[in-house]
Parts: sequence; structure tokens; C-alpha cells
Amino acid sequence: MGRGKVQLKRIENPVHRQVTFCKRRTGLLKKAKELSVLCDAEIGLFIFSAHGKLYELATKGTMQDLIERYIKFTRGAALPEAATQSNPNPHPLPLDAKEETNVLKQEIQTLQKGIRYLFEGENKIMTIDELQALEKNLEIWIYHIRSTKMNIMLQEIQALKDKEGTLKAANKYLHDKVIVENTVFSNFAPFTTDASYPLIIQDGIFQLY
Amino acid sequence: MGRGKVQLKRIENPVHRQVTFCKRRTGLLKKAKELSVLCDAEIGLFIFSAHGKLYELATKGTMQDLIERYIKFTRGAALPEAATQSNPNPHPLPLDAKEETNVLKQEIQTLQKGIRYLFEGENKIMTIDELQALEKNLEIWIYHIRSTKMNIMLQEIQALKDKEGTLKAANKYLHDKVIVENTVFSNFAPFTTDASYPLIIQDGIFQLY
DNA sequence: AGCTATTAATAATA
DNA sequence: TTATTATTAATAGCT
Repeated sequence: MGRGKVQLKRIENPVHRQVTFCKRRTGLLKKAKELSVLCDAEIGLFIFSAHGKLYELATKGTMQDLIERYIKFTRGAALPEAATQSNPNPHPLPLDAKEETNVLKQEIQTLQKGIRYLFEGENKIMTIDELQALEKNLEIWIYHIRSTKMNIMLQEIQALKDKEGTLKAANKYLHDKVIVENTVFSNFAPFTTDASYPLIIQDGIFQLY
Repeated sequence: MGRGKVQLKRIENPVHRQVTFCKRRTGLLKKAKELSVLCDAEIGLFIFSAHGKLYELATKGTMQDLIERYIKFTRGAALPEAATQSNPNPHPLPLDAKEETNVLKQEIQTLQKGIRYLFEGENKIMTIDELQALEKNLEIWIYHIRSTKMNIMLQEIQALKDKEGTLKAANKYLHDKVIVENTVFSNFAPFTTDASYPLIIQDGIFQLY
């Protein structure tokens, strides 16, 4: 939504980056607020700029309140930061403190064992359950890796298609021009070269799907 | 940006509200991610739907890490230096009863990070090739883990089969003995329990495949 | 879930 | 940062 597409990667030009940060930050905070109002959601959002400045929004109460709610909600969530995008978190039951402590300690042991296992090879003795947990972890990582790969590839494909579109359009233009010139000048002017590069690019030809 | 302007107030129709929530939530998370990538910012965003479901995004490390950074930042800002003694806790986290829990969770986070570090070496942006290699490694590990699991299970199956063999032998012995006794004493014993229970177990029931 | 007509966000620029 | 404006991206209303 600007005068050109934007690649999803760090903007290297520091001026552009700063301008974009300012605009998009404003936009993001606005969108967050809108979502909360329109749909009755509670949103906590904080942004640290590259230079360490903080911008924040809490749509209900204070950010502290929201953070507490967040922490309560995620308490006991088993494994990883994996489900970052959408996290259906099935832990509504408030365990009592002691029980929860034990669960967490158990989890720590499993993780420690898993790390040792990964470091030292398969000579360690692990129970089936521990292996199962470790395997599940690895699968989640693989899943995220594959998603990331897929996104990168889609971006590259899109970029190539854009390039292809440009080149095809340029070719078509040149081809037409050659025909016109051949017609008009009846072979007299073989090398007229004004307007040498992509002048006409049609819309919508190279949609991804 | 739809087929009509939208008023900035709660959408009363619950169906519309749910659909809008879903769409805008996706958009918001996407925008947050984009901002972080384009402009090198670190963003923590969490959304509680009206029904209490959580959606979240942490663009660097875990949400816990970002929350800690946020809290440190706001504490430092609020308390230059003098007030630190007289007013030590302007933003009290739940520290007393839940303290141990939090400590343990922190440890889990650290461990998970350690595991991730094993594979990714930081949160840096990885190329497709690196991701490919990583994925392959994880698959190899999963393969090893599955092999180990399989071996353990095979051992257990073997142990069970051994036990089965012993029991079968015992049963056969007892069975024969009963027949012999019935023969010797004819029908004098009314409760000779001939074969009221699994005395004969067929082979091959517990084949793995 | 998909599909478009529209609106909203924003990239380039000053 | 802010303003302008050409473009792209998000999404409201329907199916």
C-alpha cells in the first residue's frame, strides 16, 4: 500500500527505516485499538524500537494487569514458544501451587534429560514417555522450520514472477515496436531505439494463484 | 477498506463480530511481524478474545523475555534512582506465593532456549539452505529417537513373550496334571476346575506387525 | 472458507 | 515528524 511493493526484510536505508517505523508503528497501534473496540478484545502491545525506545498500548486497565492475565493464562503451558501465531491454550484449571510446582519440576527434568540426550547421543537411558516428549518437540520445530521455508520460497517465487512479468512486458513492447517499425518504415530504419525498456506492464497477468 | 466504512465501536452482531475479529486479528499479527522485520523492532503482542482465548506474538525470544524487558524498562523509567529504596515495588508482580513457580518457569524457558540454540544458534534469520540442513538434522534425530523407542518396546515385548512362555509351560503342566488326576480319581471330585481360565495361549498374538 | 468492491494504510518524496 | 498522493494491502459485505 504504497508506491511500490515492499520486501519482507530489514530496510537497510536508515532514513527509510526510521520513516517506515514511525508510520507503521502508528498504524499498528491504531489497528490494535480498533480491533479491541470493534471486537471486544483485550490487547497488550509493546514495541521496542531498534534504539530501545518503548511504545505501548494496553486496551484495558494497565499493561501490568494485562501481563498478569497473560502470565496466569499461560501458566503450565507445556512446551515451546512454538505456537506463537495462534495458541489454543487448554489450561483453564488453576492448579494449586504445590501441584504446579511439581509439574514444572518434572518438566524441567524432562528437558534437561532431553538436552543431555541430544548432546551425548543415544547412550542415555530415557523412558518412552520422555522420548515421546522429545520427539514431539522436534516435530514442532520441524513444523515451524517448514513454515518458514515455505514463506521464504513463496516470497522468492513472487519476486521471480514479478521479474518475469516485467521482462515479458518489455519483450512484448519491443516485439510490437519492431513490427510497427518494419511496417511504417518498410525496412528502412533497423535501429530506432527510443524508449528502450519496460514501458508497458499489464496488470494482473502474473498473479501467484 | 471494505465495502463500506466502519464505525469505531463494538460490532453488535455476534457473527459479524467474530468474523471481523478473526480477520483483523490475523492482519494485526501480520502487521506486527512486518514492522519488527522491516524496522528491526522487538514486539510483544497478545490478544484475548472476548471469549478468553489467547493469541500472541513475540518477535524476539519468548514472550516471557519480552515481558521482562518491558517490566525492567518501565521500572527503570518510573524510578530514576532515589525512589528505589522508599518505594521498591511500584509494579508488583505476583511474587510471594508464586515466586517459586515463576523461578521454575524461568528455568524452563532457559532450557528451551538452550535446545533451540543447539539448532538455530540464536534467532538470526536463516537462509533456506540453513533451514534445510536444520530440518534434515531434526529428522535424523527423530529417526534416532524413534529407533530407541522401538528398541525399548521390542525389549518389553520380548520380556512379555518370555513371561508368556513361562506361563504357558506352567499352565500346560497344571493342565496335564488335572487330566491325570481326573483320570485317576474318575468322577469323584466335583470341582476339578477343568479349564475355567486361560490355560492355553496361542502363539503369535503379540507379534509387532 | 473464498470472492470483489471499497476503504485504509503507506512508500516514495519533498 | 508531517504532508501529499499514487499504489498496494486489508477487509466489509456476501455467498
